[in-house]
Amino acid sequence: MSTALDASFYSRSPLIVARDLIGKEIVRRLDKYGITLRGLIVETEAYGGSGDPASHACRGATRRNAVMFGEPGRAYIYFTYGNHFCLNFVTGKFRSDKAGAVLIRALEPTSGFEVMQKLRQTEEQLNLTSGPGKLCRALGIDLGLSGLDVTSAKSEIHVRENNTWSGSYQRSPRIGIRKAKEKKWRFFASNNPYVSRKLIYPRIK
DNA sequence: ATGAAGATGAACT
DNA sequence: GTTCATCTTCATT
Repeated sequence: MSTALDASFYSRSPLIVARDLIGKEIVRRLDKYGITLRGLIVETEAYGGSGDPASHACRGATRRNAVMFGEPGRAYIYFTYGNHFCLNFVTGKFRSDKAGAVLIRALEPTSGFEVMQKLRQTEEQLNLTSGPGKLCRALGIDLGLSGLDVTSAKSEIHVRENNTWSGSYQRSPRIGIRKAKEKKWRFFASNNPYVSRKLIYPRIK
């Protein structure tokens, strides 16, 4: 029996998957350090396809976003702002869209602190994984892992059920986008210090 | 060939 | 609160 969330979990609307991932445990096996890093997912965002102007997939498939148009349960990883990687899981589709994914925006670290501190070059617990770029660096995630099947516990990245989670979640507009700011497609754990922004409603200009 | 924007983070004032 | 380093990807010329 496998403990990893499987394809049936990911093969739903990105909105449902984004909500249901809150409180789950992400597992990152790092063979290079002979250690496994773990953290609870405390912040996510849902992205669609042609119907979502904020999504990388809004203008159809390109080489960069091709994974988003493929099978649910794969990792979609991209590089941005000249510095950072961001981790997504490919999901099923929202309405008539042909692509969907959930961005992992923040984690609450639960094991592997020392390696995360080394990779992030900071000791500060709250600063280790409290952002999409930060958590990729803390978990040693880069473009080489894009397209990885995450539906097996054998995978070096996968997500597990967490029956000890008893928290609630809130919703807000997504962070850092220019378009579709009205959609409340960001989900985050209530009162959790590891979420990337403290405001429920980010400033709208 | 070229340019602009970007699902960020860090360092500022 | 603000600025800006950094560079890939894609759309346009």
